[in-house]
Amino acid sequence: MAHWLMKSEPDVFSIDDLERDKTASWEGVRNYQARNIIRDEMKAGDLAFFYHSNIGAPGIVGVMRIQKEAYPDDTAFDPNSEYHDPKSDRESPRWYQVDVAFEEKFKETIPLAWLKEQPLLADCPLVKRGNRLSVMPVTRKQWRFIMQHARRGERRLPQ
DNA sequence: GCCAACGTTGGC
DNA sequence: GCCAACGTTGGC
Repeated sequence: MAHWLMKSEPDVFSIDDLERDKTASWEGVRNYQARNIIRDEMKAGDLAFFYHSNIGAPGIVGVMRIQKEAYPDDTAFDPNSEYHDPKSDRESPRWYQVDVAFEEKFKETIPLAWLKEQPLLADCPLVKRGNRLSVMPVTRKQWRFIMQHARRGERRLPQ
C-alpha cells in the first residue's frame, strides 16, 4: 500500500466537507505530474494526507483513503465548469480523478511550519522551496512519523 | 496583497 | 527546439 499527500484549498473543498460527504471525487487536477501520479500510481486502498493550502496556516488536517482508482475527469469536458479544458475530449481524456473516502480528521492541524523543521521530511516535495505539486508521494517512514506526531497531539489534548 | 517559483503557451 | 511572456500556485 502506498501513501500520498493531496492539497486542497479549504475554501474550495475542506476536510470538513469530506467528513460531511464521506466520499468525494478529487476533480480539477490540471498539472501533468500530479495527473500521472493519479492516473498511473494511485491504487484503491492507498492512504493520503489531506492538506489545506493557500490559507493563513497551511498544514495536514487529516487522512483519507483512495476509494476508486483513476477515471476521466468529466469537469474537463464541461464548458460551464471552472476546470473546463477544451483540449480534453472523451476519446482521449487528458485529465483524471480518483474518488476518496474520509478516514479521520486530526484534532490539530499539523502545520507546514512544523513539517519544515523535521529532518526526516527534508526530502518531501512539500517542504521544498517553490514546490507546487498538489499530489505527491509520502514514504512509509514519513507517513509513520507524521501519524505518530498526530497521535501525540491528540493525547496531549484534554477531553 | 505581494511576489517568487514554476508550468504552459506560442512566436520564431 | 528555444525562450520570452504570461498565468497560476501558494507561502507569507
